Amino acid sequence: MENKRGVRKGAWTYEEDKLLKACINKYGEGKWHLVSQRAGLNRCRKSCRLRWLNYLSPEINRESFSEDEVDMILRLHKLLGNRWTLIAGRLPGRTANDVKNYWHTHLRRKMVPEKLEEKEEKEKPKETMKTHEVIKPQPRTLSSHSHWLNEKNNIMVKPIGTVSTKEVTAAKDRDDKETMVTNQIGRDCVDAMWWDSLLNLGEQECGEKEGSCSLFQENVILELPKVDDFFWDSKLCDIGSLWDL
DNA sequence: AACTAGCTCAACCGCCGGTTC
DNA sequence: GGAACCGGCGGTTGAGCTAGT
Repeated sequence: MENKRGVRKGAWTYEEDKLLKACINKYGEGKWHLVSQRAGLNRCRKSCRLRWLNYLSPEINRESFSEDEVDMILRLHKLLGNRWTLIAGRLPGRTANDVKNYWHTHLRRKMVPEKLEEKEEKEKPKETMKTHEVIKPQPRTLSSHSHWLNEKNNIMVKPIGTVSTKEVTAAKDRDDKETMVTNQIGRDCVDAMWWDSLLNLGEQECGEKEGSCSLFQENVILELPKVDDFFWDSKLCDIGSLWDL
């Protein structure tokens, strides 16, 4: 099967696989736009990349998912949603496509009854509104030894909400290192707080004293960080904590 | 044996963010 | 600044397989 441009589509043949493997072994991964040319394949860059990453790569584990892996997928999906590459990243030998397929064929159905229960719960007539205690965190300061801080400066961290993008841009323009550094450290610190708080949720009773696990400070809006920027950083991620989620 | 429905998973598609020019 | 290109991602599709009737 070929498309309008004469590029082959559809299932890969044994011969094509052999050519692709030989090419990757010779030149390494990457430069996918060159792969079809180098390998003598009439396939588009995406097709080559996908075939390698999802099927031909020697790192791929093709055995069925173990109980531990399934449990990990469920927990990570709860945490990350449909971010299959991130989930697959914690499962050695598993590709995002594998995880996604497994989720859709096996696990989604498991989750649906739970969702229905949630829905039914929501549709129940509401009891009288109770006031909820808003948990306010204690400001956290870092010691001068903290790796979150510049080794030379013991800077009191500003939450990033207090340093606007404009300020940072202006700081960059005038080469104001302190503001720039403060902003970055603020981000790093908030990253740490966010993750720390998330992991602690399972251990701490949220009803305990103020400040135990919230992400918000009074009058200051903290921007939640992007998970993938720091999530897998070994400094932050004690994977064992996931079991407490 | 023949047909059908459901399942699995490889592959495609469209979109996005980053980089280069 | 923006167009072109690239790598990468998540959603979706459909061919092939299997189990049930």
